[in-house]
Amino acid sequence: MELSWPESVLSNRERVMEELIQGRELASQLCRVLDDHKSTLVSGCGGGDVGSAEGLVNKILGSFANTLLILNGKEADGEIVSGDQIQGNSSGGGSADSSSWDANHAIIKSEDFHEEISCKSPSTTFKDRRGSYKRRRTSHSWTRDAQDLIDDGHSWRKYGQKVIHNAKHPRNYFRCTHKFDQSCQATKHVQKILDDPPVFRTTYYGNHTCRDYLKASELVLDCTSPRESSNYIRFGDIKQDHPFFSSLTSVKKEVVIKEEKPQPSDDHMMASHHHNHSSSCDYIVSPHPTAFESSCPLSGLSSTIDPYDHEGDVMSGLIVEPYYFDDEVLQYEF
DNA sequence: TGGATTTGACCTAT
DNA sequence: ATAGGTCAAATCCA
Repeated sequence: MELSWPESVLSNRERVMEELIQGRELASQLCRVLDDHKSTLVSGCGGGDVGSAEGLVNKILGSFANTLLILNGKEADGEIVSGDQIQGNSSGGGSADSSSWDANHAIIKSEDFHEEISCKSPSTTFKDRRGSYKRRRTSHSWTRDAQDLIDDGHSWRKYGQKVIHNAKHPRNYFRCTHKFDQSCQATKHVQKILDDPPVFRTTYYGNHTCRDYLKASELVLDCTSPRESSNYIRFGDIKQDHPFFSSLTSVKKEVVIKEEKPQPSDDHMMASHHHNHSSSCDYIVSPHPTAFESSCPLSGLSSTIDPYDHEGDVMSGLIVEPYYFDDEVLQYEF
């Protein structure tokens, strides 16, 4: 699959590369510091913390290496390291492969990529494929529970609603608006799981490969304060699809949702919330509000520039624990 | 009129 | 057999 880069992104590409290279160097330095620290520790005293920190550093290095590979247009030749692989290394969760991840040697293995190819078999037409699908694996998904339906910076289109067994409220199915024009495979399910207080559970599947990230790249490069740059530059590529990071730009509670007419139910509200791009602007607050004035979608680099990472492999090098963020609970399920 | 939503049908996994 | 996920025609709406 050959993707051409938008001009604005190409113009920023060198800066992005510089930032990534610098970040990788810093992470490498941190790794060395950790090594020194570990050697001074008495065994059994805090070694686990250092180990987990090392795993985190390895993930960071992996992300940098993958991104650099992608930016260099090598994604077609080499294989991107998946989050599963990284996770297996750091958590020791039963993975047989315990070799440590070397950021300088990206491995490539993507079953999802092969799936993608098989789906495009010319022998099957759209009509023939009605209702046919592969039930998603439970991996590569993450959920967010929130009291409000907040915007995650992407444009979604509702494609279905289903009554779920033993559930009070129907589940709403959304896919990325750019599913067809940009082959973006990201989908999400939204379901109200509690009435009082209302809690909505959003489950995300796949990674955005659409190119809604033009403004986001400007946002990334616009940050001035150290804190912001640490948020946006270092991890701007991750924040896009992981609710944890997109939450940084979301405001809950304070958000006033304009309603022309009263909504008959929360389930209906769920649909209207995703109505279009412009409505989603109402929910986004940025440290630099002007960055959002002309465009709503907030995306980063990682998933959008990796057309093969449909399941969020590359950027899934995150700590797999629930995140508590305001009134939200984030859970990552790999 | 084009894009988004609704909703019943269809298909697969369990 | 059933539940869950997706498709696509019909409908809505700006």
